[in-house]
Amino acid sequence: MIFITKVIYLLKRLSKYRTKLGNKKKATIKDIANVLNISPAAVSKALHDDSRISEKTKKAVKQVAKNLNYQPNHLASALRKGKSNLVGVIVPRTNSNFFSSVIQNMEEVLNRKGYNIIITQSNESYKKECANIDTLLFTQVDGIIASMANETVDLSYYEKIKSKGIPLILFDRGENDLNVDYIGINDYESSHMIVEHLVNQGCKRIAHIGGYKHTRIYNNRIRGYIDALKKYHLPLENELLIESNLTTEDGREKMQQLLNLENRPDAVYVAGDYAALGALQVLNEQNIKVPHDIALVGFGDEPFTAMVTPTLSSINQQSSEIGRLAALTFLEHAKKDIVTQSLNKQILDAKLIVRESSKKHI
Amino acid sequence: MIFITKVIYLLKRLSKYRTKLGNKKKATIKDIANVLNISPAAVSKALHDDSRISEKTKKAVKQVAKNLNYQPNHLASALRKGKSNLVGVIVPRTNSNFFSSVIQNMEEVLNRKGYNIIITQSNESYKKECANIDTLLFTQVDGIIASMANETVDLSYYEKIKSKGIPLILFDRGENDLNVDYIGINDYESSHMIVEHLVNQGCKRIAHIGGYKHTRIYNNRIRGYIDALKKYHLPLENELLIESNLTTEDGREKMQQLLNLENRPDAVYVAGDYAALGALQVLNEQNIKVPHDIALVGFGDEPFTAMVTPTLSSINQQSSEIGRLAALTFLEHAKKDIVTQSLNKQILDAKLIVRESSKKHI
DNA sequence: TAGTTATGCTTAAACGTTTAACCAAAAAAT
DNA sequence: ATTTTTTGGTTAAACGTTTAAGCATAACTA
Repeated sequence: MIFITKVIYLLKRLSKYRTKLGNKKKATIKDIANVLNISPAAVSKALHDDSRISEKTKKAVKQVAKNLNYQPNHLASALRKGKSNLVGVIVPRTNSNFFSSVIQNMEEVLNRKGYNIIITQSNESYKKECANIDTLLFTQVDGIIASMANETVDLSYYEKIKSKGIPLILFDRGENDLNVDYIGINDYESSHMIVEHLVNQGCKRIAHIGGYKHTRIYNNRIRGYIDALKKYHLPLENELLIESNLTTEDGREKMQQLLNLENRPDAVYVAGDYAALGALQVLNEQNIKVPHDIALVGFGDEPFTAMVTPTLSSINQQSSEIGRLAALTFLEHAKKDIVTQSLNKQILDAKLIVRESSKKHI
Repeated sequence: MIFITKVIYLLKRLSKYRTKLGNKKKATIKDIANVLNISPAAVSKALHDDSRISEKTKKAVKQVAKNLNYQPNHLASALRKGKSNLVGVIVPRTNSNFFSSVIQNMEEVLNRKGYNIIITQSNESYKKECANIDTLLFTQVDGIIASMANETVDLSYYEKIKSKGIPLILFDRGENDLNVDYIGINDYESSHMIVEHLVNQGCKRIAHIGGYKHTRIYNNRIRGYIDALKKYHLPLENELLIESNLTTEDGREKMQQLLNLENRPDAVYVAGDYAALGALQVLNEQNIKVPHDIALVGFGDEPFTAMVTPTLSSINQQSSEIGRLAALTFLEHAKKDIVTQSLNKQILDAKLIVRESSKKHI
């Protein structure tokens, strides 16, 4: 009898609360506490399955929470706990398959551990990148995972992240000098694979449209290209090694530059797929047979490489694995409460995907 | 003299604070207050240029803030003010040029007004979409801008957003029933433009590989296609109207289905570029001349449409404008403190970009 | 000169959680 | 029967801001 009156009493309190809230204000831990006549602290503990709270109370709390449509206020708990459970991501752009795939896999791993990600794009602009860093720091992210813009040479803004004491993890476009964790592929070896493949196809004059030398990954690709040429006793000529921003447009220009040479190359290795596409367009337009007259290899394995005519050989960069590892690396840092940056490099092996554009004999 | 001692005194306090903080803990408003011997409230007001604070104090506060490398704690202010200055974005995927361009423009407008955006991807999955909504609500976003997954038919989760009292704005893939703001293009008219263009090229049997009928935009494209056929007295045959999920793979399949017909079409209008690409691949593989034997038109004006052979005619969806308008619409809602959802549709005119795949006579 | 107003702050409470420290009552141990 | 331990909580402070309300002091007004 007493039990029943109590239940009725509680139901009354509850419905009173519900009408009072009237879908207007969000229910808080305090509201739940009031309904059950216990302290907010007890509610908080109950919701977190604290061992010092009885099963009965936990059940009741969860029931009332559901009824009041309670949603924890993330801001409050983040403020109190000193962490936001947000991870900031900076990429040059999202509309490349590589970056969007990296992000997707990162998100998957991080979501599972209760983290959300804030994605920002630098559009390859250093200024935008700095703004993004400010934005992310302002939002109190618990860490930042980034791939640097092409333009970026000044690292002071990244030092700012480090000095804030939150983990910074770089992928793809990174910098040794920053002394932080890095996940990427073996660019130097990839160049070797490409040159070796082209040599096997019978190519003798291999050109390279590379990225900016000041960017580590492109520098490594260039070094790989040079060393591989040496290895196969091929001529290393200045006119065959061109620096580019690797956009489609610039790919066109640099290809034209190669075609204007007295002594044309019989193969071109382009350090990015978009630029390789530009190169291919120029070759197609001028009826230069690919791969017969000039073989072509790109870098990145963007989906369109399998769509163009002829299909474009390229390097697969293991985007999913990079995303997964970057996320796991962050989680490692997040586990320990003392932030210790370490130059821990995780270098993955890339795969050469041979397609029509470089298959001389079938 | 007194002035100088005071300055020295302050400098001492400051340096004491700096070493105390020692790059360890972040400086707060309270630290600044302590250095200057004023109240935290005064500091807060000074930083916000409150008129009740003297210029002298403001200057001093800002100077000390800079020296201590003070960064406002966004979580605290968000908690206090009851708003996070975060806008949630849900898109089916980011690696399509359309969505990434929408996002980029949205971001630009919102950043200028002090908002940051959290991007989430549904991967066309209803379940992921629901999880994303929960995530965003949990993160206390001030509003959500979304484009729905293909799978989504149940709108209860979106109702959940509305019931939370934060603005919801849909773009591209929206739903009338939700009764919220919507920004998109005129799909019905776009179909008309395409059919008209194909008729002008002399096509007589025009097929349509469309999206799911239950999605409003695809339904509109289908209706536009049907009505345009009527207008030009062309045969409307069931076998020429196919429903698809519009992936590249499905585009291949559905194209093959059309090729298997007794009476093949002489033009195919595909409601999405990726599916159109699949269709093109099948046609190229079987040496069916495009546009001579079969003309082809896609939808979306993805960059690759200008890369493939032959280049693909398509509809430009005004991504930048959509992003801009979605952001502005959110800001409109954010201005007024009372949230009032309205079915305010902003429909933009799309542009048909004619390329090789549908140019029969040049 | 008294009264009013403007200036430039301070005080204190609030936002919603979390958590260390404490405590009463019940259960177990001696 | 007394002490100890366990159970199931409570209290109060804290996280870093913002803001309404209050209050001296200075400056103007009549």
